[in-house]
Amino acid sequence: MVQQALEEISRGTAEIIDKERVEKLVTRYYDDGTTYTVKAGFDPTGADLHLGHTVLLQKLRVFQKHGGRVQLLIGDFTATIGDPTGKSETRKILDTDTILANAKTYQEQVFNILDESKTEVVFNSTWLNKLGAAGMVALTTLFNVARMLERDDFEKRYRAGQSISISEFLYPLLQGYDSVELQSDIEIGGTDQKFNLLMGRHLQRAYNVGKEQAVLMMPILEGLDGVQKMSKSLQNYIGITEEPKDIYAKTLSISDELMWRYYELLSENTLEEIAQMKQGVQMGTLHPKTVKENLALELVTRFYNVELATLAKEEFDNVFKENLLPADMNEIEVEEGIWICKALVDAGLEPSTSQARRDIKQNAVSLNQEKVSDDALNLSAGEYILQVGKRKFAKVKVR
RNA sequence: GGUGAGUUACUCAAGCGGCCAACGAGGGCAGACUGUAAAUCUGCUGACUAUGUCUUCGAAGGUUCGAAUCCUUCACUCACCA
Repeated sequence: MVQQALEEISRGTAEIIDKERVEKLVTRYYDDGTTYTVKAGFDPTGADLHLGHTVLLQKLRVFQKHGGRVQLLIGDFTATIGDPTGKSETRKILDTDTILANAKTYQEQVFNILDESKTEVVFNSTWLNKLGAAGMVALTTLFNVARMLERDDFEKRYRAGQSISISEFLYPLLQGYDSVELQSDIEIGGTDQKFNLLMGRHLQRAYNVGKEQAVLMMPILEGLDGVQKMSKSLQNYIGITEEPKDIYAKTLSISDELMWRYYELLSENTLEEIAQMKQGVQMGTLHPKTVKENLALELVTRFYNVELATLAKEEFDNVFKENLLPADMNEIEVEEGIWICKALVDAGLEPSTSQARRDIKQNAVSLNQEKVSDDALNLSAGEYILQVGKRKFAKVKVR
């Protein structure tokens, strides 16, 4: 039992620091039911969660199954500083209202995955506001600039002569201090958080908390492009609140290679099952498309349910396999004689009439399933289906 | 504070008086091929009912028949020195 739990916990992890401690905690839980705490911090800078976040959340869920109590830390205070991780320039500072609003939407979405009864949501402003100048200064004495500059991104920026604000030095310190305050047993985060996560250990020792948190790091999930990390600003993400059909379609659009990565980090399948599928595909007994469909179904099911997942698949197959029209399209009404390019823009299929013209010239536009070749066409009264490319449809009523 | 370099479209990056809506690369979009995959090949990639017009090359002025290109001021970034 313990063995299995540990396997589930270490699955997909990039690195575990102080693995023995994790083993000890889990073993003790199965011996006498003693629980332990697992901390994970979220920066309420963006409001919507995407699959990248769920990698961590799912890992937390696994801990919850095996005696972990989750400390879901909303970094409302630290968000006012801005985590410098991975940034090549100083971050913008958010205002309090936005942060609070974001934190709220976060919480609503998080319990799609986490067990609410085993989760404690905490805000670090609770204790950081109280810390005061004196406490702050005391905190800064526990670390030195030389070591701070060892951190990758700081080092690069320092060498490149780019600005590093003093407040950015405080970020890791404060994140580490959170662990002191929460007396966390384990903290999990992405590999890019290593420095900050280790700071928690350092500070717990410095403050004589009586334990040093184990650190578990998850790999960073690549976005739809398969190269850069999934993030909202790069527009390569699948949001967990997106429509079933969008989640389904986006999942199918990832590359075969990336699909395995998603399987490993996101699916419930065991590693053996995944290895088997991989082999099947290699030997040609299993079509990669099928494997991908299953992944897409699993994801939609997780955030909605099986029925909607099946519907999403049917819808998708209709449109792209059978070449049928999607069931629900954006619908607009326009005046008679409208220029087709204008109609395309009005329907939201094209950003400008110029772009519409170009697409028509390239045979990318269809009217009632037939390619349009005349970019000066005007629509007479009636109902039309407009299509741009393979995936953009709209219904147009011309009066 | 001093000296020098720079600021070009989504990003990087050419252009240094007319041939510039601006080379090239990446990205994006579309077409072919497919499994709405990858790879590959091709086209497009400021706006406008459009062989023309308008707005764009950090900001504002100026020189000129004509400026992304020259001059002035301002803002910002970087480098070296203090």
